[in-house]
Amino acid sequence: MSGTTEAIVCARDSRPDPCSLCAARHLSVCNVLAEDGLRRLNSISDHQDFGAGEILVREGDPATNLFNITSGAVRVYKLLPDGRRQIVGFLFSGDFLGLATGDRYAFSAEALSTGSACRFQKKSYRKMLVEQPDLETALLDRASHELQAAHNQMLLLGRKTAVERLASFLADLAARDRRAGGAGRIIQLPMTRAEIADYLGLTTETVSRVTSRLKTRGVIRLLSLHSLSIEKPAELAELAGLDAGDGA
Amino acid sequence: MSGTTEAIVCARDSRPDPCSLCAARHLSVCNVLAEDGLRRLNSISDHQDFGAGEILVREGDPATNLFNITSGAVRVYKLLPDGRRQIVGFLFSGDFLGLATGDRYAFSAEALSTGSACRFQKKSYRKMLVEQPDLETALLDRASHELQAAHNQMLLLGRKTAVERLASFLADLAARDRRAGGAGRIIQLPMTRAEIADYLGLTTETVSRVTSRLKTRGVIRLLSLHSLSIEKPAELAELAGLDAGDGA
DNA sequence: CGCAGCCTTGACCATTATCAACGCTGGTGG
DNA sequence: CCACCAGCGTTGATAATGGTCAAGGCTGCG
Repeated sequence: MSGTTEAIVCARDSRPDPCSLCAARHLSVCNVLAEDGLRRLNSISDHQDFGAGEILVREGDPATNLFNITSGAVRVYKLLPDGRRQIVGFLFSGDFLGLATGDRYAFSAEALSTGSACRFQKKSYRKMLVEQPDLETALLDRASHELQAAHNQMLLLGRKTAVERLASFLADLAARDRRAGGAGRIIQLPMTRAEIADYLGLTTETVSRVTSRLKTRGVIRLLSLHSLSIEKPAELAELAGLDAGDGA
Repeated sequence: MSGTTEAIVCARDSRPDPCSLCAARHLSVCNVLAEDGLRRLNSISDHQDFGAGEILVREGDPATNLFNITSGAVRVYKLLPDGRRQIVGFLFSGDFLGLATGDRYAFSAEALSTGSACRFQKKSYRKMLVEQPDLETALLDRASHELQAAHNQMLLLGRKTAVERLASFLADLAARDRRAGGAGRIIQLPMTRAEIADYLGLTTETVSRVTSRLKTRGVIRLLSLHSLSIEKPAELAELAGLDAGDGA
């Protein structure tokens, strides 16, 4: 089903054992979903490597595939007819792509960097769901989390200022780093300023200006164009409007 | 489990048979979810009537209940510490409230008008999911749709102009009316201008001005403060940027 | 070393927010 | 039954945030 693909994959990665590599990758993903679904997942999925800029999903196309990102990063976005773009999310290793999918994709997805994904067919996926209620429960949980994240992003896009948006974004990345076992101080930005802008509902220029302002205020320190250090986490959190605030 | 509540309910509605009424309401909702889950749903749910402004869910509270709205309308929103509000959705009859819920509510929900809901406990809900895979599948489908709607709203909030936002909103309401069997020409607005503004990431004044502009251009006609007629659906759709547009 | 693409900074501008005043409407009490 | 009041909605004038246009700097790759 995926023999040649995996061979290519693993040659590219210069690893000795293609199958064990893929199995290992599948394992790390599927563990999250449902341990006892592992064998079945492997049997209906194949492995896909992708290069920077590669299109995984195109808005409007029939939704045939779903993906688990196993390495690298992906941007998920929607376009208006005149080209205005809204990035609805960045996906990283372990993230699932395709929960919000009906018969056709309602978004596009492109690789931000080289990476890889565990890809499976929507058809098999449906069958699998029926046979694997645990998997379904796990997916429902994920959908629930994604929905919460979407609500937070709506709050950001609808009601926050430029500074608050960028601060929220950086705080989110820091939290993600902490969840992944990091200290949440050094942040990698694998995306361009234009992509950050399209995620936050701003322009490149504004992202750049606000970044400068945060730098001047000593809240962050740029290590390079695509990585920075958070010098004052508390101040960043305050700027982000993190206190949940329910009444008053 | 809910005898007195139902009695009150049905007295208020001046219907002769409380239980059959509630069963009927449950039926209409639960049909959508899973027909064979009906009896179980009835056994673990109760009925709640609510008045305008009543709080169903408060952000930050432990998430004990989930709801199916059976009549009336509800606003779901998030607040920033300083009081800025983002309404993340309006719910109407048949909508489910609580998909995006973890241990605690991450949003508040208040009744827009009088109405009623089928309420059940999160605890029972979890058990029910395990026992009713069909129900889980239905909820996953709904979550998927909600996620798509959330993505559309992000596009709206991040990239659309005030006119496009209002046009999109009205077009959505028209589509909803069509799905409910209506002609999609006469639109009810059970919410205030301020609520529309907080949903679209605008101010009351801007909503008012843009409404006037659409009225002047003959795209819509106000029937009253809370209902209007769409005179030029095609123009409205164009203003909303409905063409899905994937490239170029 | 040079070029292309990305990023930054600056000057100016437009959209929408803010502040303010007034009109409408529906409910209530005289 | 009418009048008043409170809340909501509309409209206008002004201001501010962020967008647009433009120029120049950095960086990484060929």
